[in-house]
Amino acid sequence: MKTLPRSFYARDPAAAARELLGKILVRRLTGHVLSGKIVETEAYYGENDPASKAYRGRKPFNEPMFREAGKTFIYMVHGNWLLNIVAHQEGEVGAVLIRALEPLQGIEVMKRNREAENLKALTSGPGRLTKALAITRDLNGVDVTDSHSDLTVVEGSFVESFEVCTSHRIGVKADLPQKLRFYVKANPFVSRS
DNA sequence: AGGAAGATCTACT
DNA sequence: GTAGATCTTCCTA
Repeated sequence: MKTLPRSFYARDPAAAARELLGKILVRRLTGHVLSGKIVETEAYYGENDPASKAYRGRKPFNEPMFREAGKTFIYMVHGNWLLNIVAHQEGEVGAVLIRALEPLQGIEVMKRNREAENLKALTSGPGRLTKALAITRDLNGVDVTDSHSDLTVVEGSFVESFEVCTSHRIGVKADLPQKLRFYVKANPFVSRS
């Protein structure tokens, strides 16, 4: 399957977040491949977005959000690693948080990583999916547009516009007026409707 | 040093 | 479905 090019991420974070629905996140481990369809995302901006990690300016840890689109930005919240893909136009700041996947390949390995059997809870949440796919800070800054990376995003199924739902972002203290969360309607792996 | 943070799990009403 | 404990970094003082 074709790996998404950097130009895919070099645009408004909300547009990239919307278009990532239906794409396949691929995690390569020695010996096996884990993958899942992206069914829920959120867009984050820079200094004008109070919920963004970049809100208070450039810091060593949020540096990736200011740098090249198409690379990962991974950080820990409440003991969970959260996976973002940097997405913004040239000179801007932003990223897309991957919030939920529909498991495709390597389900048994994901269950082992998660130490849980329940398929529906395997990757239906930003902290759950990183644990299932063994994503940690080690993968921070990885280029997901490079087909040789341990983590990439490839073409998947097209999601019709009537299947896309939007809402305000989950768990944020101060949200923007726009709805920046995108998810696939009626998909059982969405973290919540 | 202390606390907040884009969450999750468990144990209940 | 909601409530409380706990998870581990990074920020602020």
